[in-house]
Amino acid sequence: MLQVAFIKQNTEEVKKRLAKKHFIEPEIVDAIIAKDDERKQLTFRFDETKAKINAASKEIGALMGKGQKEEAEARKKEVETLKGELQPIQQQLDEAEKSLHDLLIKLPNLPSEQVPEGRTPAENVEVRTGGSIPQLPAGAVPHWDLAKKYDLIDFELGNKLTGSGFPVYKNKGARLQRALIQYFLDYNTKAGYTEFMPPLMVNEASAYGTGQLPDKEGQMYHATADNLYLIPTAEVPVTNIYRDTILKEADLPIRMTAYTPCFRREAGSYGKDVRGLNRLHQFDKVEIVQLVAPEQSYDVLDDMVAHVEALVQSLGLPYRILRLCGGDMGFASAITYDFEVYSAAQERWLEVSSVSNFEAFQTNRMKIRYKNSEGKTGLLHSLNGSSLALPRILACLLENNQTENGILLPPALQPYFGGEMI
RNA sequence: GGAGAGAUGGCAGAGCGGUCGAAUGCGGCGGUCUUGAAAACCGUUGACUGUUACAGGUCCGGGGGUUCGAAUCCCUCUCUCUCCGCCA
Repeated sequence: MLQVAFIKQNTEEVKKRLAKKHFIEPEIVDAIIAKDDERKQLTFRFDETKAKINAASKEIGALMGKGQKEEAEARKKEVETLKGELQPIQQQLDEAEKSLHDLLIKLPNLPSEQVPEGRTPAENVEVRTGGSIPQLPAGAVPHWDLAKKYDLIDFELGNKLTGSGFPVYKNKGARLQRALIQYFLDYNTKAGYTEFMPPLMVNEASAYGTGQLPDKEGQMYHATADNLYLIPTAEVPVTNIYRDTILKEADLPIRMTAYTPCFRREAGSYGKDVRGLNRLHQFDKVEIVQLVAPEQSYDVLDDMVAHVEALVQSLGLPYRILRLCGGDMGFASAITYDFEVYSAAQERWLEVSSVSNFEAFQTNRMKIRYKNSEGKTGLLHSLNGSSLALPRILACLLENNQTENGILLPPALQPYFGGEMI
């Protein structure tokens, strides 16, 4: 959520930057300013009237104490009149505050200057590439065939137990999942991230805090009997750990990592996008989250990108890093880098990580603040990224490393897996 | 699931319907003392809104009510704890 004060002071700039994100209702900006002015005026009138009531009530107490009953009664009448005046003001004020809030949550975050212009994924900008695309042996097959050949994943069984998009990992497939999770978490904790195992269901307040509610409600599985949501990413519970807290500057940066399964309804997806491991309703992911002082967030973003990049490199997978264009970015993000690895048998790039700086957009919703050295409180910046999402990594590992004798795992993974080959 | 108790500042823990944004202790911060530190002592220490600055306003789990006036009384929701039941 953007801050009203900023919108008021930089109105034209806000509109310009919203346009870069292809936000189509710039008149909301003006509506926000008008509504905030109204709110301010009402607040003033409310405070003024309330002050009179408070003063009179106080006097009544004193008069009663002195036994001046008639005086007190007169004051009571006065208060009654004032309360009559206050009532409609309060009602208008409540309404103004509510509609201001409703308008504010419609605005997406502003894209940072570095974000390229563009509307579709085709306009994303390639920042770097690494690794080399392997020459697959004759008769190479996509990962869903390899999964069957080596008995690693049973998609049909998942269909039986739950439905499509819920695969069952087995044998060395299950073991490899476990190895990847352990490897990723170790890699993150070695870099100074504190490990968490958060709940996999969250309440409304948490889902609202990171921006899943109210707009992306359809993306989450909702357990209506208890009004809880299955998390679509560890970002939700992990970032909310610090909801409504004021941190000391000395405690910063906050660096957290967590492995969780992620649950996404993915309504409307179809075709080759959902084949095999490409897009699932339940998948595993290790996430990194940071809360940092505003002036540091862009340096930290670079750190996080480098951190994820080194992890991808250690797996020996060909990758590219994209800076997303304004139209392809998420609602809450100020800038996003996507990591894609090359799936050699499918001959396509698959997204495995998305590293974003949200600036103060999430922290404003969650009221995650810090006290600086001068004792002033301000909003922190939040950032997060996947490090990494498992299924597509697994898909690429299988496809790109297939040999006639089996699948050769990258050296970094071998000690975790307890072997070289599948 | 059944019965009972509770929710107050970073934590612990007081709080008669009026002078309570809230005692006290711990913690934090500043100072005195000390070569330095500890101890001791002194001072200070909530958030939001608003103002040039004051003043003013809001907040004692959420929402509603009673009252001239509510942290204090009533209703309701949520959550926590204890006991019983069930159970990985």
